[in-house]
Amino acid sequence: MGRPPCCDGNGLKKGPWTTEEDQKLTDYIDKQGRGSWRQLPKLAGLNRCGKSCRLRWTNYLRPDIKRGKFSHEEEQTILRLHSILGNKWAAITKHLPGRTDNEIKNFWNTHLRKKLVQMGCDPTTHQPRDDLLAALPQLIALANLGRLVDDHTARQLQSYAVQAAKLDYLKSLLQSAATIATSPSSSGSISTITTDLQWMGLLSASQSSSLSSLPSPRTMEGTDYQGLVTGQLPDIHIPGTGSSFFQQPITNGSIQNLGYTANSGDGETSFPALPDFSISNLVGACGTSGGDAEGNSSQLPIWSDSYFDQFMTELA
DNA sequence: AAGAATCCCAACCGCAAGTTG
DNA sequence: GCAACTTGCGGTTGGGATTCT
Repeated sequence: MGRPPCCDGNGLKKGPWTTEEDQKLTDYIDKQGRGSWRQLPKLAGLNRCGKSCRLRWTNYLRPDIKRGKFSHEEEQTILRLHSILGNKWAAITKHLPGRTDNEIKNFWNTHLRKKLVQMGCDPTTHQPRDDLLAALPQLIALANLGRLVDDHTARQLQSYAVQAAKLDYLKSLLQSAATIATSPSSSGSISTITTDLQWMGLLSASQSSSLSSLPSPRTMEGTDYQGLVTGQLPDIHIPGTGSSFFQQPITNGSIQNLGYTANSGDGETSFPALPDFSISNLVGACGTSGGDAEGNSSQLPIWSDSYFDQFMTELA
């Protein structure tokens, strides 16, 4: 059964608030303070339920509410906090003075969620979509078996597979790092990860030390997420090339230590250059959209729908 | 120009936790 | 300890505004 809705059957008004109602509510709270929301409508002369008054006040009339578009910084903060807290809008709101949970929730549902999806990330986990990675070996096997594609396309597929393997491997390294970071007993193991990355030529010594200073589990346990919110992992770039790891061209030879073999045969392949893809993008939340507030993002189209579409088009 | 489709956000609903008597 | 009441939270919806065809 449960308690009946507070506005039902009382002849109380619902729906959009008029300016007179807003004025009555504001005047009353200015003079008397908030007090009991239950009693407030009667005392303020409003034909509304207390709940409706509370929502109107907290989401719209409160004097300290910041109006207008979300700044790029606010957007970044929401993305990072959401990757940590999930849909805990009230908790996220505490880090954005002047914004309401309703406003942040709406902004997430109408903008940021779509943005993550477009970036090829799962909006719940903020991780790159595994389904696309998982499908690649089958696609490649299909292409090789059926001889449905020409050599050029086959090489492209192999190249994609290597890229996928790299991403997969890097992801596993990062997951290891994350596990270590949250396990107080394994503090020494982070060096193994950084050594591995260095061995792959992905991390300079200075970047290694930066990686080693990831937020400690103790910081995570407390209420202060600031270290993580503002923290930035180092970008991974190929030394001396000016390009990132995932832009590294696939050339002659094979890469077997990654679990895939890619023989590109006659030199450099011509698959579409993958965009800049840094470790900070991957960890910070597939989570951290680059680009500007207008949505001119510069990040992570890797495995995005359009990228996958292009891939499938070429396969076809 | 007009109708359809989509976007956006204020407001609602129901549940759960906290408080009070 | 318990029931009634209050408040806060997160998910969802309705409808106006905007964009597309």
